[in-house]
Amino acid sequence: MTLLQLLTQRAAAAFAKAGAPDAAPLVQAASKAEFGDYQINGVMGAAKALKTNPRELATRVLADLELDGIASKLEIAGPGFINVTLSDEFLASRVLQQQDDVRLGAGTPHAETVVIDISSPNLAKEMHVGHLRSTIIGDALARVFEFIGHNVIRQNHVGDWGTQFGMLTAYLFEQESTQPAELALHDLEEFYRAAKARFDADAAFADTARDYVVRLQAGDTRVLALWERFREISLAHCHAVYAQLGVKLTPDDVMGESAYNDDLPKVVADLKAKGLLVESQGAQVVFLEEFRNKEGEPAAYIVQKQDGGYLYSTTDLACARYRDHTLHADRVLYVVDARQGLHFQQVFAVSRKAGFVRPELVLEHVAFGTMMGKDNKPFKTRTGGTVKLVELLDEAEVRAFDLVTSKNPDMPEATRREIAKAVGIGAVKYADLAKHRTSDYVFDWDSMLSFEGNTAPYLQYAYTRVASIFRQAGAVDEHAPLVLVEPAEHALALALAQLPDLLQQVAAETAPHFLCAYLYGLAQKFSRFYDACPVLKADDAATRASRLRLCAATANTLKTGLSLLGIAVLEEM
RNA sequence: GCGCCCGUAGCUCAGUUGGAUAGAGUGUCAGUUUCCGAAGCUGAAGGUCACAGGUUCGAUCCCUGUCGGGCGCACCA
Repeated sequence: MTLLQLLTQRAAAAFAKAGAPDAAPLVQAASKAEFGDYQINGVMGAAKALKTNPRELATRVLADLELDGIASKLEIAGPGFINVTLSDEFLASRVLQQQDDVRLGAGTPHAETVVIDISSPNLAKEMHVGHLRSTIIGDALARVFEFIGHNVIRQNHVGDWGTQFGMLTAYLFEQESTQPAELALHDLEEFYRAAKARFDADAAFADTARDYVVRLQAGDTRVLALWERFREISLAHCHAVYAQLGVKLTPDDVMGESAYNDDLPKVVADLKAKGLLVESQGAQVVFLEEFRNKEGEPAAYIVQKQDGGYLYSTTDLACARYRDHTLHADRVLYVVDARQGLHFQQVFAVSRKAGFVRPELVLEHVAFGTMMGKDNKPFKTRTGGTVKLVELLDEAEVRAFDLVTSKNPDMPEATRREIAKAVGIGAVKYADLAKHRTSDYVFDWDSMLSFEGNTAPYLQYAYTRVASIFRQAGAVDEHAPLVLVEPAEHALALALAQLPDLLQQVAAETAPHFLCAYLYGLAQKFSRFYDACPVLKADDAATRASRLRLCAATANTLKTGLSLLGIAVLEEM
C-alpha cells in the first residue's frame, strides 16, 4: 500500500467512527512544508453535509485517527484541516523497505494488459520531429506501466500502405536498374521528392505508378517484393533512430497498417450487417449523430471510398478490434497528435456501436501538442522544411559535446563523447517530457541543455554527486540503520517514500511530466541534504552509515526514475 | 457555423478528485566555498490566475457568457 493509500484508509476509518462514513477524507501531500507532510481536507465538506461545526468534527476525527507508529504530529489548522507529520522512524522504515523491492514499492495489485500505440511514423518518408513526441512520451509511459507490473504491448502502427507506395515502388523499380535499393533509399526524403517530381512531370510514369497501386493491392508478387524491400529499408532507418534515442522499440513491436489489409473488407461487411452502413455519394459511410459537420449534419465516417478503396478510418477499426480480440487489451493508449482528436472519438464511437470492442475496454487518445520553434510556430528548419529526427539528435549530441568540453577540457575525448550522448539525448527527451503533454511547447536548445533548473543535465549532475560519494566512501555497511534527524533528511526520505504514489498518478493520468517534476524535486531535496548534512565527514560512524543509506536510496530512485523516462545516468560527468 | 484545446510572474512552465498566504525554473539583484563535485545552496524583488457573472464554508480549478489565440470538421494519414 502506498503512503497515500495508507493514510486515506486510516482517515476514512476515523471519519466513519466520527459519524461521517460517507465522506471522502481527501488526503493529499501537504501544499506547504509548514503544514507538515500530509493534509486531510475532507472535514469541511463532511461537516457541511452533517450540518456540524468543522473544527468540532475535526477534533472528533483526530481523536479517532489511528496513526500510532506512523505520524509524529497531528494538528488541526484553519477552518478544519488536519495536518499530518510522519514520524522519522516510520519514514525510515518505509524507505528501507522500498529499497528491498524491485518495483520500489510501486507494484500494482491489479495488473492489466495495456496496449500502447507508439511512434507510428510514415514509412514513405524519413522520421522527422513530428514523430518525436509520440515516440518519447509513449516510451516513457510504456516503461512506467511495465515497471508497476502491467503487461505492456507496444504497437508501432507504422504507415506502410496507401497510394503513395505505388509511386514509390514504381520509382524504386526504375532506380534499381542503376543502383542498389539500399543506396537509392539512403535518403528517404530525397527519394520521395524525386519520385514525386517524376510523378508530376511524366504522365507515363504517373500511369505506371497508379498501375502499381492496383497491382500492389492485388498482391502482385513483383510489386509486393519491391514494397517489402522499401519497407525493410525504411524500418531500418526508424530503428536506427530508436537506438540513438534509447527507446525500447523493436521490430517485433511493428504492427503496420498493411497488417490489417485482409481484415478491411470484413470490417465493412460487419458494419453493413450491423445496419450501420449507408451509401452516400458513392462512398460507404457510418453517420454519427453525436458529431456534426460544417453544414450541421451528422458527421460522415467514411470507411470505403467511391473507388472501393479503404482509408485509415477502416484500418483503425480493424486495429481496435485486433487489440481487443487478439491482444486481449484492458486498456489501449493511442499516443497520437492532438489534432487527431476528432478522428479517435469517431473510431472509438464506431468501434463500440459495431461491437468491435468489449464495452469495458478502455480506449484513450493520449493526445499531445505541437513542438514549436522559438518563433512560436511549428518547429521547422531555417528554410521552412521539416527537421529530420536524425539531424536533430546529432545536433543535440554535438551541442552537448561542446558543452562538456568547455567544462572538462582535460577529460578523454571518448568519455566526453559518452557523456555528450547521455546529456544531449537526455536533454531533448526531458524537455519534451517535462511539459504537460497536451500543450504545445517551445523547443529551445539553450534552456534544455542548461545545467540549471528543471533539466536533464541538472538531474544527471545530481546523480553523479551521489555516485561520487560512493566512489570515495570505501566499504559501506548495506544494512546499517537509517536514522533521520535533520529536517533535510526528513524531507529527502519523505520524497523517496512518495515514489509509488507518483508512479500511480503517472499511470492513471498518462502524464510523464509528473515524474519529471517529482525527480526534479527529489534532486533538489538531495542537494539541500548534501549541503546541510555531511555524509563522509559526518560526526560519528552511525550517522555516516545512516546517511550513506539515504544516499544509496536516492541514487537508486533517481536512476530508476530517469530510466523510466528513458534517460541514462552517468557515474561521472 | 459546430467541436476540441489554450490564456497563470518579463520569459519558459507547474498547480493532483475544488482547500490554507497561487508555486518552480530562468532572467535581475544580494549572500554563500580553509569541509563529501559551487554544474550547488540561501534570500530578495516580480501576479487583476484574459474579462464578467454564477454555484459554495471555500474557485486558477466546476457552470454560463464575452474577448483573444491554436487546431479540427467527406473520400490524405
